[in-house]
Amino acid sequence: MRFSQLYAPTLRENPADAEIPSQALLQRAGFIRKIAAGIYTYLPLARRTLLKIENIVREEMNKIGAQEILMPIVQPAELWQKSGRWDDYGPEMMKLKDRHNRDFTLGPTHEELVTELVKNELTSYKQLPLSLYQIANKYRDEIRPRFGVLRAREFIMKDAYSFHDSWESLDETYLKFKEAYSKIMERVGLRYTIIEASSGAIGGSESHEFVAFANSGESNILYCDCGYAGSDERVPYKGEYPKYDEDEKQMELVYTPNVRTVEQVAEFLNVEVRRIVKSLIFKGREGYVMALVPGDKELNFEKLKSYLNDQSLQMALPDEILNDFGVPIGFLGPIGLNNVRIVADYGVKYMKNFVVGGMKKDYHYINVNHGRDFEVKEWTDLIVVQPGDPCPVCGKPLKGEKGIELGHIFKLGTKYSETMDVKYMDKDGKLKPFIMGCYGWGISRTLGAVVEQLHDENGIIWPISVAPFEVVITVVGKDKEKQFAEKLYNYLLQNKVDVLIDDREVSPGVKFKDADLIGFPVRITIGRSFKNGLVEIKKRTGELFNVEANEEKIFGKLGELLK
RNA sequence: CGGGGCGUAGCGCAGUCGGCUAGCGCGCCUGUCUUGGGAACAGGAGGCCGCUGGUUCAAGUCCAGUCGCCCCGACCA
Repeated sequence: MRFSQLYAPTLRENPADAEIPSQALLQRAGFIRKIAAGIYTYLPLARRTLLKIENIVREEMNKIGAQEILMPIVQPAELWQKSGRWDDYGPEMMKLKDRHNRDFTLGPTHEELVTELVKNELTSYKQLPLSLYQIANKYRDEIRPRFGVLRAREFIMKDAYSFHDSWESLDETYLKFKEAYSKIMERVGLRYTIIEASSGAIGGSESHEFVAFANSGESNILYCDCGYAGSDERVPYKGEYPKYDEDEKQMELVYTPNVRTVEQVAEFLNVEVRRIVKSLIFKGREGYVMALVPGDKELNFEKLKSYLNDQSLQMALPDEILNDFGVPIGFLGPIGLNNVRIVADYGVKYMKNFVVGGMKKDYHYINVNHGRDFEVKEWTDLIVVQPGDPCPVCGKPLKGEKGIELGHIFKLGTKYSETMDVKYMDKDGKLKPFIMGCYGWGISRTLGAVVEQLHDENGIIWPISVAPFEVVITVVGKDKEKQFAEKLYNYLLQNKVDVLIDDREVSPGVKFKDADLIGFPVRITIGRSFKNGLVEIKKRTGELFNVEANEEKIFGKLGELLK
């Protein structure tokens, strides 16, 4: 490819709307252009990288025996109603109607479709296990798309589904996917970790996430020297709860004008934050739920959802609360609350003489004790674990780092095969629901994650495996230099080197800046040292070599550098 | 969804107390010249000032609505 013909418009300044390095650099270096919030066009450079990422994923999938298919993006509502997810997945689905006013969705995922696909034609245990996958666009109407391709509304994903007649068979395949995913991470050149995860709206039992470390990541990873790693959505709290060896005092309703936040309450009443109980109201399938957590801890929304087994759970809006309870947020509490399910964190159990909202504007109760002043029937772990809290395996303090979730694998079990009534005939002549697994990988997100992890102040630093071009020939000079550059270019092309020649009639500075910005792993400069019979070969990571201006010698050196 | 901010040339921005012909830098085109880190000079093209309506002698500028984009948001970051 010739740079003079490549459609890769680079920008001299960062685009105004870019928040994080990958978003700024991918736009600046001419990889992507935004078309709407969370919706992007991939330009030739990005397309080349995406194809390389796809091919790595494809190779690893094929190696473990998964077969590639391609399912439609437009999916009929009935399938989603059958599985119960038309409502569960809710506002995140892009929905549309056809001319007959029938409901469709742009698929956020494909469990329903794949299950329907195999419904009538995967009928015997003799056909199992089976793994199918596809690489296709997905649509999720995020509340707030951001971070460029890291949280887009339209994105490219590899999704795979496996069907089994036993848990042992699922375990075996699950392990194969886990190993394949590790290889993908290594091949695309990312620092990563594998964490146990909550299975979210997908459902099922065991689940692992493959997370690439990055400061701009949205997942908080907690890990330990002992090898344990987990997401803060899931890591169980194993810390000590403070014990209060004191008598129960008389409960009082006190006037606390305009004192709403835990910090304000603590200051106003001159008590420690941990002597306050946070009361939060959620709205779920079965109405309101109040969650109670110690004031110095953060409520873990994912833990609550999974405890209640209700993915539709949302925080109640201030207006709803005011309407239905007659109290502004900030003054909520469990006392005098009727007909609302209360779930409390274990930590609250050990608290004595604590503070809660008064269920009345500008009032809080002090010296409250559960059991005496209100009843809690359900106790569970509802806390977001922080770095420094003890490791659930070995007890040492956990460390924290942020990461980007690229891969997620699930043991679904029979959730979809049962709700959608998809069965096979087993050896014993009985119809049984499939045991299933599903395995996602964010292709376009990987593009962003690599840039997020591998860049410097000058631009992107692509690993060879996913670079849009492995080598750029930068021509700086006149006739003789140009002639040699062309000769070298043709030689390298013939020898299957993934090479771009920067033959543009622009000043050397522009070529160097663009080469660094775009991030080609290797740059061959044919310039001032050419009159001494040398060319310069420089890796984007810094190492510099002067090599004889001879095609074979250069090719030999590239062979070393591109290994 | 709620709050805030912003929509002016391809990109980044100024102009916005109503006033003249809408401007700057970069990019783009032509020419001269230049060639190791985003050169120089000369000439040039490019705007429904997001959209709709209103106020006014006069609107990029004021008002209302609307669309889009960005940020923030519940004791969640």
